[in-house]
Amino acid sequence: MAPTAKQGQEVRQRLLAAAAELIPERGWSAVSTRILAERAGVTPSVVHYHFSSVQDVLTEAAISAMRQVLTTTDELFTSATTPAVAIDALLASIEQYDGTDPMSLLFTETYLAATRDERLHTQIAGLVTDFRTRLADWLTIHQVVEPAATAAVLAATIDGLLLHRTLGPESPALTTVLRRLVS
Amino acid sequence: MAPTAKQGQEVRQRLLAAAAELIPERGWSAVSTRILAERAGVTPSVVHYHFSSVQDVLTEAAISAMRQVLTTTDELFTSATTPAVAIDALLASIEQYDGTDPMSLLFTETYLAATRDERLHTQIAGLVTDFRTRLADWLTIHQVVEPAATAAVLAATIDGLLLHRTLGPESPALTTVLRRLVS
DNA sequence: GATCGTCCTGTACGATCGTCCTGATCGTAG
DNA sequence: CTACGATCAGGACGATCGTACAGGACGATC
Repeated sequence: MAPTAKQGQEVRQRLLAAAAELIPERGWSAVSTRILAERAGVTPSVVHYHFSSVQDVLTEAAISAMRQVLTTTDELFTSATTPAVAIDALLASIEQYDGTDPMSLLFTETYLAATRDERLHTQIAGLVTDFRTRLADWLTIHQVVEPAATAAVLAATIDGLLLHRTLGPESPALTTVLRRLVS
Repeated sequence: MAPTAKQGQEVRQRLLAAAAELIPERGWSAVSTRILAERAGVTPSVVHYHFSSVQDVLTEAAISAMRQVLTTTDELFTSATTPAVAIDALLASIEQYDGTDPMSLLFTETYLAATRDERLHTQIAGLVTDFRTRLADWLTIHQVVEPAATAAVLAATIDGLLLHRTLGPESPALTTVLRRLVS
């Protein structure tokens, strides 16, 4: 059943990794079969051997990467004792992202691509809705009023801050302001 | 000096309008010379007669459209009497955008394109920084503490909410939560 | 040692890309 | 009436695009 199959899976993973790199670098619609293959160290034909289209590679890579980040962020909240502490940890964790980093751009590129691809949209909506639900549950436990709306605003603000990050000076008082959201 | 020049300017404007339509529809990097020309009702050659490259058309169109929206939002704030009223007006004004509307997508597409084009980045950064400064000034007048950081968070949250808008149910309590930011 | 399944290479197809160049059109000034 | 300048049409260039298909390499199976 699996003679050289193990190597095949490894190449498949390399293609997904290459896609996750290239989406932020070049933009979703500018990732071509050949560029993707070159980055993964294979010939263009291999892309269509493992996937039925380039769109499929991008979709699977984006979903996978986003799911991973969201679960990491989950743990960040669940390990915090109070909402204020969680906000601090949250801001500290997005310190590593400067708005031009791969992960921020991957998220935004995927959001935009989802407006033009129904299947992608469905999957992204599922991911984000689940995250907001878990966040709202946590806020409920910690006595924050309007937990659902607060979760929605928090999630949106994180993405918005990353989107704006390169566009001007960043105030060190962000923490103070964001804490108001969970007061 | 201006024989048929007036018509030339009109065609130029049509090209810019077509670009502002197509950037949200197809994505920044997927707006081609021919698609753009077809939408504007001209032949591809005309694009390079009025502009030196397709990038230039997109850049000028995006900057112009964004500047217009930002000044409109300016007036929305300056005509509000209190921060809470301003938040209400702000949320009411973005009610018209559902996240798949041209203007939301144009903003996000431009942000992303700016990460790959230095000249565009400079211009966008100027626009956003100016907007945040004016917003911060207004917040200062209305006794909101940490006005600069609040303005940054508000601006980011608006874009983030539009980005997330299609991804899940929208809570009607957004106003309540956002008001905390200016309390 | 022949057969088979998996994985990959090489090549080809038509379509589209950005850009440039040449020449037609046409109102206007001399 | 002619010459001019601005505006646009049409075609051409090489490059790249997504995808498909035929065949080779190679370890596992019998």
